[in-house]
Amino acid sequence: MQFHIDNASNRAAYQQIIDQVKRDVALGRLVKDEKLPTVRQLANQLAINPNTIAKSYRLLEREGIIVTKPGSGAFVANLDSNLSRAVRKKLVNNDIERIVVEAFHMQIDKQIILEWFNNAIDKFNLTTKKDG
Amino acid sequence: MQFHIDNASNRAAYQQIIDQVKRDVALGRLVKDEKLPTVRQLANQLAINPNTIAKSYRLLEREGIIVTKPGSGAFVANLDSNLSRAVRKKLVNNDIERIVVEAFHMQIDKQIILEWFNNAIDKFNLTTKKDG
DNA sequence: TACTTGTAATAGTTGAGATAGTACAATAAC
DNA sequence: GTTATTGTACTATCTCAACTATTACAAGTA
Repeated sequence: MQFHIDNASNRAAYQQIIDQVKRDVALGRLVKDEKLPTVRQLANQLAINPNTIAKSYRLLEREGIIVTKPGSGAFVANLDSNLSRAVRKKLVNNDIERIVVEAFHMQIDKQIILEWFNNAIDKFNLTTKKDG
Repeated sequence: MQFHIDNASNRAAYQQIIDQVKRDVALGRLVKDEKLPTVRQLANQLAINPNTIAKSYRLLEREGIIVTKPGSGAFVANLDSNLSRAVRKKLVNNDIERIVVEAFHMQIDKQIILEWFNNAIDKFNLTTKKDG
């Protein structure tokens, strides 16, 4: 997988790594048991400190996205959310509200933003209770 | 309007003020020309430094959300997005993607998150091209 | 054994966020 | 006019997160 760091972004480097791994897993570009670049490899490639990559991997492991094995590497884990439904709802809804408020101030149409949202949902294959 | 600062939050104080103003404007709780608390008032009430409030107001004015008048106060401005459609789309879509990726990893159903999103849109009265 | 891997710890740099204090300019009320 | 109130501006200082730099170590692989 191809990583890159946007130095112009106000998002921290370790967060950008996390974002990209999560995104690629969600897109199906990274699948279970697939190996990620090593800490030293990626640090070298991106010209940033190994500690920064290590931090990203540590947090990704804590979230259950990857599994790390000293001596062998870091691998994509199983999808397994251990958060309660209530917690997940609160977390996601906070973000949703913030987006909708932004959209309001940008005077973005209701239909337009719904369309964008639907596009994103289609792009990343979210689960469906009933086959859709 | 009632402000509050969550010290447990990892969101900066000045950002929390901005979030709350934007949210209340989007909810219609704050309307055009309505006066906001003075810098010193709000700083005193929230027990934080006046400079922090001043920063929030400065940024809100830069975004066109409020208008400040030395000597009289800060007031809610007209809705007026001066960003191009392309810029707005990029900004909002970045956030939308991030949410959908989160939802994927939390194994939230497609129908469920769509429902949450629709609820948020209804809560904040987004504009509609055709009367809906 | 030799090598690679992730982990950990320490020390230092940089920049954002926030505080503290002061001064100033524009407005409102008298 | 004078006085009080308002937002603005500036400097100095503090704290903390992010990041760098370096070294060492433990666990796995060949």
